Amino acid sequence: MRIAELSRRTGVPIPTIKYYMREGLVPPGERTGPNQARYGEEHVRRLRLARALVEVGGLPVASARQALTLIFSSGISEFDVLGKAQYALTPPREHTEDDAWDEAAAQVDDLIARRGWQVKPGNPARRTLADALATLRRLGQDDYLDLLETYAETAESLADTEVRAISRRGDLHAMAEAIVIWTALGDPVLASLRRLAQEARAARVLGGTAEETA
Amino acid sequence: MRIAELSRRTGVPIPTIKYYMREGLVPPGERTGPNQARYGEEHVRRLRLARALVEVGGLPVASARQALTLIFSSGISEFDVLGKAQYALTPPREHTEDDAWDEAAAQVDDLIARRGWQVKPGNPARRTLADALATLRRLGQDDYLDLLETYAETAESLADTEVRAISRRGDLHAMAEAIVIWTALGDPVLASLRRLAQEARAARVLGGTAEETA
DNA sequence: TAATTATGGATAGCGACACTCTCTACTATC
DNA sequence: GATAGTAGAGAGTGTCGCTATCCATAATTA
Repeated sequence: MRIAELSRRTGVPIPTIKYYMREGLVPPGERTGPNQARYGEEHVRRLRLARALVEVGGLPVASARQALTLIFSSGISEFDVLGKAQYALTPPREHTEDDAWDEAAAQVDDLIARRGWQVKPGNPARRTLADALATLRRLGQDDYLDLLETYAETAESLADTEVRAISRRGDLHAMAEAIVIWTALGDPVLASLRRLAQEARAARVLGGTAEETA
Repeated sequence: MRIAELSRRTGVPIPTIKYYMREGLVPPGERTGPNQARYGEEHVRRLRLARALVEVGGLPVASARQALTLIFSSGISEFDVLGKAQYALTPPREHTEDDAWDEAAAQVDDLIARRGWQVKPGNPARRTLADALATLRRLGQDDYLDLLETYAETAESLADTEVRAISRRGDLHAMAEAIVIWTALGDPVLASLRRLAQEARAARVLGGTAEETA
């Protein structure tokens, strides 16, 4: 298949495909001449995946490349595919380390220990969480921090279901792909569901009706 | 207080404060001369909040403005503050309506009906969710869509806790503020916790150890 | 009081990012 | 043989979130 068909089948414009190839999200095609190359089904899948991570998952192109490289590389072990996926899918943030941040970081460590979670010290989610909790402190929302326990419990049961579902896939490659997809797209899914559930719950508790169109 | 102190107390650089004022995230100070103005505690709070929404919550400046305007406007009723907050906090996305999208939208409607949720037809989370589910379909991950039930259940219990916690705040203004903060910052908190829990669970199920530093 | 520094407001510029356009030397197809 | 498509590379574009500069004026300091 040539680039026009690749574009047609994925819905990605040709210039964008070329850009993604330059950025390494998609490998070059198999060369058949000075200005000719052939693309296969793997290109289609990989391009679709790239698009999903960037558009729906909201990942920076560089992070998407890392994740795609991970999936389509041979020689990964199932023991570190998840960790590596999380590294790739958590774009770096810069933060301010002040008192509130130190307290928040301690709170994160405490939570992880209390739940008996085994988490590598380098997991970037630690830092992201500490950032968010520190911000909540600075905004004077620390009286709500007991909600954190509920959040953690929720996350735990969710992760349990997810990991079990993923580990049922025998093929390591399919597993890696599913991990990346569900880690990246699970966030917006969960966020949307939370908003929908919030509105439904609020309608009940606060007595609002669902008729108003805001 | 003048702008230098405002900057010092919030940690936001003066040029950025000026930019935020231009963009309407923070109102102008009380004028006392041709080139003098006075700022108060509300400016401090509002600026801190703006910073949190943009930096940690990752909101576009325009969305943050909407949310802040909502919080600091008088004359909101508790019946629609949540709806309006959700509108403000869900940045618009463009999407492709194809077969997969139609199916996904139907799936969303079905889920909402099945759960007995009362959700306004215009809630932007409906569309975001349909987008994500359609993408999962296009990626051939629809065999995992039964996970959606778990996600929904999770979201429901979470929303329940959140709405009860928020409604305990008597003051309407404090309620509106808490809703905006927790809607925006809850997403990264939840996402981080999910990643941490995933790693912990994966270590157990897949037998990996937590010693490797990836 | 004179020099320095700060202020509010407006306009312009900057760097990152994700494309998008253009060009060239070819190749395929009608 | 004319037209359209192709790979690859470089430059250009639009948006976003700041950041720098400038000006007239006000406050602070020597």
